[in-house]
Amino acid sequence: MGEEVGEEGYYTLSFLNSEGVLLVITSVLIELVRTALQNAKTAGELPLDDDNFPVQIETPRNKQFGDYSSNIALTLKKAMGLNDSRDIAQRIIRHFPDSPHIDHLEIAGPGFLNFYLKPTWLHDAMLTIEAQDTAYGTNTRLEGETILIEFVSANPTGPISVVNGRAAVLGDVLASLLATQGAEVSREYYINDALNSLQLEKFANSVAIRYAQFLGHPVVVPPADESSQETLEPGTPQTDPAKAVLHFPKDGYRGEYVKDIAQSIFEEVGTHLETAPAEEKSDYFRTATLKQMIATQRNALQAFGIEFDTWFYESTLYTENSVEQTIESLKAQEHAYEKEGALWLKSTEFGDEKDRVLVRSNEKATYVAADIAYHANKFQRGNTKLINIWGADHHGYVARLKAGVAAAGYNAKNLDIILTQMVSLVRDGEAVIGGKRKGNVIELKEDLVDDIGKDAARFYFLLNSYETPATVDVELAKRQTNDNPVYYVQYAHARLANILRRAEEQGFQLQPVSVVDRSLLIEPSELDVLRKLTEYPNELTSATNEYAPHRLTRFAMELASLLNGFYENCRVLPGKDDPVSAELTQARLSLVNGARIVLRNLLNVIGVTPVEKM
RNA sequence: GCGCCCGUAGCUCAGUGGAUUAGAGCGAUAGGUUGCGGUCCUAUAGGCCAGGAGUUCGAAUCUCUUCGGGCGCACCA
Repeated sequence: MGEEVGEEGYYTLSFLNSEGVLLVITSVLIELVRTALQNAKTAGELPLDDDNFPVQIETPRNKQFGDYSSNIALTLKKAMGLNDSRDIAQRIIRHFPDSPHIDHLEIAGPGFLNFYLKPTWLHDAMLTIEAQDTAYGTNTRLEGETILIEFVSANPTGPISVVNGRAAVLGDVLASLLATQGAEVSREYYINDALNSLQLEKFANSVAIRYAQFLGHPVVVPPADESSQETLEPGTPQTDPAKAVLHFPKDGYRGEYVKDIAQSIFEEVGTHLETAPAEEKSDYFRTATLKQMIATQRNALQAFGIEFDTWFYESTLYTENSVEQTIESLKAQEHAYEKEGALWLKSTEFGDEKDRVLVRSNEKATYVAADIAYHANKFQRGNTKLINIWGADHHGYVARLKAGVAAAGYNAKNLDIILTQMVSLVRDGEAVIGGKRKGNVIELKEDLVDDIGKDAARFYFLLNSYETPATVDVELAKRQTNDNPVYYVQYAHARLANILRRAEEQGFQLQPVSVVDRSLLIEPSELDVLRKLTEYPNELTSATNEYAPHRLTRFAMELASLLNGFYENCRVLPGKDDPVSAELTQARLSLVNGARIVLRNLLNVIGVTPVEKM
């Protein structure tokens, strides 16, 4: 499946040869192997019955096995029923065509073909990097795709929590990754502000009571759990004896942020709402609370480096009759039926395990009905692909929504739902059972980003795959700030920038790669860096295909490590006791510049600042 | 009970289109380096890849099974 793989962009190392022709190294190798197979067949040494036998080229994890390797002899042995794969490899080598790129070939282990390339192909890669600069690593294979990625979408009843942090960076970086592959991408946040949501009502009510407290009402707060007591809180700034004692609801929202919202409402309208009619009052609290909460959420996400293109209000699905229309159309298509006073979707016909209620017997639409309308709306806006990021606790909902989307006439395959495994919170080793109602939300911005900065916070979340359950100890994360590999990576970038600055001070102009003597770069640590730089475009593609942004942080750490090795072994600028020829300095400056480009591009994709100085 | 996810070094985790000797960071131990910025480098120790069975020339990776942990099974959102 070698070539198909290549076409999908998995192994597409590309570079320019000295004539400026774009070459894809693995395709070159595949062709060479293929030619060798043909030659061997013609010579009667291989009974090959399939001229398009798949050739796989891979990068061995251990450098001693060459720059690339192929298991072709092993797969041939299996397919042809031969018995000695080392012997097959022998025959392939005997008929291997000459190539300017290949230094030599070796047979290893059970019959692996290891390719050792000449360093010239790495030298030439610097031409590509220089020419493409900010575009190096990107491609256009997703051109024509319009992708909407919806993530975070936390209920507007509390601040963005540290738990949301993981999905937040994941979605943001995924969007950037898809853009590097040529797709048009937008980031969307869904606001669950539906009027039939009791949550919002309760939330606004909690704010209203806290507001009254600012007017001097004392408030009785019921015990939060079995271990705590009922408390009587005085009015603010003091209790007004003429004002009635209010009771905070048992299932009210207890967080400090509720008081903050109440306070800002108080500062805005003063005592005005005290005497307002009940209806006006509740309307005011509902809208003001929602507005404030969303502003707070947006602010926290911005501090985390995330900007959404669209904030989509669930309520508009009702005000614009989308929900109603969706339901009507499902009925018209006979994908819904009445039973026990409710309207049911025949979701089992679309892969769900049971049918679902669309309209309750009290005539209110269910959440899934609105969600189907919402996703239909996303498609109607011209998006060719939808990506949702949800917590793993929603996995039971996936089949339901997909069935609904399919019933509404859209291809559920164009809706990808990524489930991130759970993030559990720990504070100094103690589990935090958090919740907005309990009021012990650990906030993304205030409890983490404000302390360690968005770069460290983002990198921290990007270290691991979203498929692994994670435990976040905020206190530990803060204490370990200096151990965060983000600084190691940023430092490497600052160092590169510094060398280029110093070079200029010493009168070295950065020259075009085409005129420097690249053949001077032969040290292993130089070639290691260059090899890594050539892998960057592949890495972007793989990270995109696998929805795996954490590959980039790993890649960055590896590149930074190779750069430190290079720095240790190879002086770029001449020093007092370290003479370096001007030609070598120029060649190494080209390498430094290429590394700078790649590291900077990568950091931009993950939304971490490529600092020039630290 | 049914379904999904996870179990890899002391800790946090990569690796799961099968393939040559399973990796990184932190921590530990022993060295180096006063620098083109020490937020550095090198080396060593540490793993029956949760247990078992199977497929395969070859399994951390695929299949089955056991154990342990998480999550989900609404006319809630």
